[in-house]
Amino acid sequence: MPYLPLTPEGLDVLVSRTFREALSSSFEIRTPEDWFFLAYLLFGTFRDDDNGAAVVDRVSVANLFGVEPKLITQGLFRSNFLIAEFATRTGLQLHLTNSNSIVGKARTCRIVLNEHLQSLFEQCQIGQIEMVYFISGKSFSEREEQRRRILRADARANFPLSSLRPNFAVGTALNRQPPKSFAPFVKRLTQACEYVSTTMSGDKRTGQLRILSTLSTFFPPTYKQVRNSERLFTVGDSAAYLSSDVRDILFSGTWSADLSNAHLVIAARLWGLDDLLNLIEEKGSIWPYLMCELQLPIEKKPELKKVIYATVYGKPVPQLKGQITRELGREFTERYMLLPMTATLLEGREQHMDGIRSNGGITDAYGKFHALTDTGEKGESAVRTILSREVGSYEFKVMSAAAEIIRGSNGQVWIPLWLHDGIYVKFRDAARVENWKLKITEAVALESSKYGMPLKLVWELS
DNA sequence: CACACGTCCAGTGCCCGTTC
DNA sequence: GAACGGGCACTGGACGTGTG
Repeated sequence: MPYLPLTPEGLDVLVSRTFREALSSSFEIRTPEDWFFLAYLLFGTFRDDDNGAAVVDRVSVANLFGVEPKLITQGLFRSNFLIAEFATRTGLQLHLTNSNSIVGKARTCRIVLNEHLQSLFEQCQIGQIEMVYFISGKSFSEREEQRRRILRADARANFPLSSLRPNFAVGTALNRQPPKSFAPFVKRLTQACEYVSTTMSGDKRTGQLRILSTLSTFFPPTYKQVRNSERLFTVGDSAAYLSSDVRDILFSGTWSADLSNAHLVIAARLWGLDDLLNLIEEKGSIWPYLMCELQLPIEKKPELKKVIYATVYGKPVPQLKGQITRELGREFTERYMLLPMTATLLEGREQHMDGIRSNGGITDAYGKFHALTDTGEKGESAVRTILSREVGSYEFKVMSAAAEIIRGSNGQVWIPLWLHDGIYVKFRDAARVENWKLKITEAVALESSKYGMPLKLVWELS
């Protein structure tokens, strides 16, 4: 959960009584501690990026079982023992993966449920009639829910953001958008769940369903600042992490505005790749051209996007090739590497990275210098961090121009979701939608023209 | 603690006055 | 007269309180 992350209260979510009772009768879950740990595994939002399972690092496990802090640092406590004991005691079947600190893999734990329990689990949070609190087992109470709603709204409105950062104003405005505003989207959660259940399978399906479940309690997104980017990220699970088709169900009828080819344009400009810039301007959107050149079917566009991001954000060539081969196939790797655009990008990128190394950092869109040594990263990864920080700062500054117009609209326009190079936008007056769209688009164009970046907002009705 | 009812609040749609 | 801001009424949902 986004707030009160490792407290029994923060994890005591509402679930269907059927699900809780089924667990209770199938397994020996007797103590509040065991319910708490189970809640963490099922509903916690600290998840592994790759497999979506709960991360069970030493510190989290120690906290969950109330182990004394000094025992953790002294290395006297083994999380494996606690987890194994939990499994034998309760009779739950756990699927554990091993950690690997060298490649940055966390130890994860997933509960293996039979088909019946799995389906009860998937439906346990949305659209249920009889709800109970998972850990305490108490029945749903409107009073209790109200109390929690207020706590959540308060925590969100007062989420600590540093006023020294350029993203302070936008972040604060987003976090103070009243929770009530999001009610229409919450109503579509059931529909979104149905869509995920019928069209998806495996890890993807469970991941999306988990996010949707979380959204039933925590829909209004809370944005946080991060160390190495001006981008604003949502805290915990949020609608921002849903795949776009699922998101479009929740936000159907809502306008979205995206910067077209944002990263390519910004990078091309910053790295002095005029040919590429001209190519993009000439084609309008780079995608049709690329799909055609690579002879790639349209449904592979998301994969191609990721390839472009990786190229722009400094992924070393061997890994880049590996990624394309894995996701698209060997023949596309060859075609991609042979594209003039790829050569231009890779060459420009290397030169720019050399510049970063010799200057010891970059100056971002706000005129702030960021040193390699301040990233908290070492060697090449510090260079890549700085590289993306620079691109990201322009992206944010340009999108801020849109946010600024919206902030000045006196509630005529608001932003349900901020997605870095795109936003969902709600308009109050249907008759003036086009006017506002034009204003916002022009502000973005004006801001980007200051840097010689031909960035355009593209509007779409979900 | 469940339920009912009243109040409040945000979104929507519409209208009106001002400005260019 | 088009565009725009502001205000007003209405609506539905969330919140708050009283009662048994």
